[in-house]
Amino acid sequence: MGRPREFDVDEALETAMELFWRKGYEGTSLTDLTDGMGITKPSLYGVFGNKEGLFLKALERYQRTKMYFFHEALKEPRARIVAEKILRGFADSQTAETGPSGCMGINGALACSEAAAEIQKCLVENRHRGERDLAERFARAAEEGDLPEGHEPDDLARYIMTVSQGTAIQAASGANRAELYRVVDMALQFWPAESVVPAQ
Amino acid sequence: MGRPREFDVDEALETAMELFWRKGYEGTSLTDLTDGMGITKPSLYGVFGNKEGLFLKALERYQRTKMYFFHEALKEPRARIVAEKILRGFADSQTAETGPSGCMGINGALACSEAAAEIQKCLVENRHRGERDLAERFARAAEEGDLPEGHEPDDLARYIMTVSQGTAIQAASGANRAELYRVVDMALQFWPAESVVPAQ
DNA sequence: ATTTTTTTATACCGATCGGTATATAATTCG
DNA sequence: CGAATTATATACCGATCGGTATAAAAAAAT
Repeated sequence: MGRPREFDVDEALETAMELFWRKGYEGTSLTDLTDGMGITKPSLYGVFGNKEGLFLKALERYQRTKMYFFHEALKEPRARIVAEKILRGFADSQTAETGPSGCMGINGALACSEAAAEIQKCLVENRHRGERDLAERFARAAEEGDLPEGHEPDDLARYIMTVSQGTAIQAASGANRAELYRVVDMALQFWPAESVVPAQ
Repeated sequence: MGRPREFDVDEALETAMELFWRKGYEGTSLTDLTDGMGITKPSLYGVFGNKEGLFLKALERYQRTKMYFFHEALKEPRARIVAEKILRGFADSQTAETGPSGCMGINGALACSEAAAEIQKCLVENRHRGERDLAERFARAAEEGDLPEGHEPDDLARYIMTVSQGTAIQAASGANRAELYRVVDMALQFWPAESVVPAQ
């Protein structure tokens, strides 16, 4: 009932996601958003609440569509494949021809004013969540004898996430996919392809 | 001649550097700057030109004081020590108790509005310059037989810088020095401590 | 056809943004 | 002592920030 909405919410959210990804939370103005999404401010506020709400919905969409590979990777049976799929998945996402370079979870609000502190906190927690999920996967691998000798699951997880975050900066600085793949190759070199026979 | 300046320019610049480092270029307002530096806007503009000029002078100070280790590391005779000193130097700087976490060259303007595009470009070039300097050092090492087999100088340099940039994000997300050191240890594990006998 | 409901368009809000004009205060030079 | 010079303090500038009040437009329900 009532006047029908004249724009596609999902399409508008996709545009908002790309803007926040490319220019960050504070670097994207409401004018950028309304111009890009092709809607007016009252429409934006009616559907998404406010700028912060829109960003969080855009981030949720980013996780669901662009970071899908992450939780898929965790399902791989061998820890080294988990690590490699995550690193290549990040490199792919950070250098996709469609869409901005780098990572929305980092570009969004790395350093910012007090006004964006809450968004910054969400993104930090977001990164910690991913790192913790990976650490838990590696902890399982450790029980299975599927980790390289002399490494703690937490340390391995932090290492993989550190390299992934490094490639995000590289991508934002102009590095291409082939260059990031070579970084990934080097990052995994210490990890034998057949590290240990997994426990049966 | 004329009325003497009532503040220490170097001290004020140090404060500006810390503010830009912690909150980024766009996240730091002129009010933040003048309050922190303890001077008025006309004084700031009289000495530093404008906000952009102040940022660039603060960045120059950052390079000179906080990134001093980088060009010192390049002088090490062995490439692996160069790499290790750079990685640990970054980890140290990014987690110093005095001063903000992370790296000013990344926090400054990773993703931003068009208004900060020039600053963003300067920081990208800044990162490229460091990577190129390291690549040139590794190229010399290659001639000396001082690189691990099967690796190009450019790739090794990009890899080291990627890990350094990754630790910058980790530090900005709350990681401490000991954690980053363990990341560094893993990042260098593929690189034998005595890789190849250097040419005499 | 009229009422009700929802979305749209327009115009506006106070606050803050980076930057500056003006005048006064503090010094050196003559 | 002026006169000249430089730095300070105050008040202000237009533009933009995120956000909203108001009312017209477009649909469904009665």
